[in-house]
Amino acid sequence: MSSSSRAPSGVLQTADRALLVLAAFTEREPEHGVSDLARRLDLDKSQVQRLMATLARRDFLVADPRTRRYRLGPALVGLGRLAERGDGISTVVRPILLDLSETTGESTVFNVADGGRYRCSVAVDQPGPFRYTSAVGQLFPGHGGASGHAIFAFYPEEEIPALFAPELEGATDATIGTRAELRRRYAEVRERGYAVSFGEHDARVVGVAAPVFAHGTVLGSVAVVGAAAHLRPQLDAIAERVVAAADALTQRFGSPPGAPQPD
Amino acid sequence: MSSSSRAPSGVLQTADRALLVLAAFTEREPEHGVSDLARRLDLDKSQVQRLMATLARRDFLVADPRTRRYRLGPALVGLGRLAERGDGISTVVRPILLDLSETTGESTVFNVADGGRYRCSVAVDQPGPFRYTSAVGQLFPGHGGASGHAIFAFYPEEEIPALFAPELEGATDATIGTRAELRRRYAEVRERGYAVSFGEHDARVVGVAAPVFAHGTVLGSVAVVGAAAHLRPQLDAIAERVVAAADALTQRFGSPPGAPQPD
DNA sequence: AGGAATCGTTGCGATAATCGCAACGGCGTT
DNA sequence: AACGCCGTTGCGATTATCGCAACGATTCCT
Repeated sequence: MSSSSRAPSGVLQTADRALLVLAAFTEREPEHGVSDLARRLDLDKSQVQRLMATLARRDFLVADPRTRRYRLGPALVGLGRLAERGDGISTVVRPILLDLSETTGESTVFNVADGGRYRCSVAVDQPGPFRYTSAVGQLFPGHGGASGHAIFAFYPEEEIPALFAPELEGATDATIGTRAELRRRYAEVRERGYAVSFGEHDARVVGVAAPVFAHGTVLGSVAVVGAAAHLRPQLDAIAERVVAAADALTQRFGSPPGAPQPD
Repeated sequence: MSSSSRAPSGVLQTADRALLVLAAFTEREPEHGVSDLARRLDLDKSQVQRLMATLARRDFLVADPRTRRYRLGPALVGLGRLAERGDGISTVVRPILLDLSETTGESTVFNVADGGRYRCSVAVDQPGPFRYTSAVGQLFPGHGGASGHAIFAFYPEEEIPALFAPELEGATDATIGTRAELRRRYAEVRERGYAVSFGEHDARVVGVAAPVFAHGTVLGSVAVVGAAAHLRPQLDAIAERVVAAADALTQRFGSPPGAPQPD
């Protein structure tokens, strides 16, 4: 072992390395060869080959017989959807939302991208004058709201027009109509790192949202939603906290675009 | 080991068991305790506890601190989406579609549920008089087509009305309009095991589709799409093949609702 | 076209990680 | 209040694993 700090607790080394192999696949690098990954993980070729063969036998990986390289396999699709549906996620997300909700004094939401739209996954509602009660499980159109902007501003370019072309009807005046306008705002969001919406869903409601990534793709967003009168004065400070919460979630959901793995 | 038949090939036992632990989570049983799983997998408590701790440390599982039981974790969400997006799936799906396409002489499609709609994931087009060229990546409304029926007939009851209420506009006369009618057809599909659509997308196009499951949830559907004149006479035989292909995919994507794990 | 380098795979022995047993403290139940 | 089941941990024997080396096949480069 290169690292002298041994894990004293009961962590199974072989199983852990199998998970490291899985975590090595990202949007930018969706396929890996054996020697390729061996170098990256600093393991022997033979070890990585046996790990990948084990994963492939259970369809967690699939080997392209032509290129002899591996990709993520079908077994992960069902597991991912099950994880998304069940409330295992809320166990991880809720504490972070609670913290964000306490420090800002507003309601917080975790939304996940879902077929060009986004779905309210976990919510922590804050009692107050403008009590914004989130509808967990509900789908929202992708082009609306700070949450939507934080998500789809980082979506692959080629998927955006197909998703937004057919349905562009809004709920408030502030809703963005034209696609060019939308693209321009997306550029702003990408540059700033978070999105702000002034009363798109409801005129008196302001949202601040930051994207959550997983393995190089946008998974969803964290948002603070509250009364405009209360949020606007301290918008910068709140945005900073939202981004921090989103980054924390990115750590838990997978590797950020260019950051190292945990451990 | 109780079994004397040793795995001669290079399969890492510990890693393989970690995958078995993950595969044990289904829609019907979304959470497991340590002793619980140990009995089911016929392993020692301590071993399963260390496996689950290893998985939890990488966020592949999360432990509910109250109940001390585990659920699928956030790390699987990103991996699942990445697996779904990349073409690792087509490596598995395409050979099956090719076989189905050859034995039926028609085009075949694999569609996956996506936020109340379904997305064309993999397609094998068959040249012919009514060459039906599938649009890979395109989203279709969930209430239309045989593929949609095969998918959403097996969807959790409570999610269907919310998904279908707002948008019920069709492309052909045969499209089902009312929700009651839809519910009745879903019952038929569930009983028969497959769905048939007569010209919903196009009047001369007939589709036969069967659901693909993964860990107890509907993941998508396999469909044969072709000219009505050619498909209708041999509809029963084709339906049988479609169901067989869908079942084969269910095996690769995860455990079917009540069937044993592979191996 | 030929040679060299790289790839994925396999054998094998030393060794370290794993496995199963047993015990422990904490909880909910009876 | 005692029981039973849970999740967790220590520890020794043993077993699965790990790293080295070698092998064909393929690819890349000249």
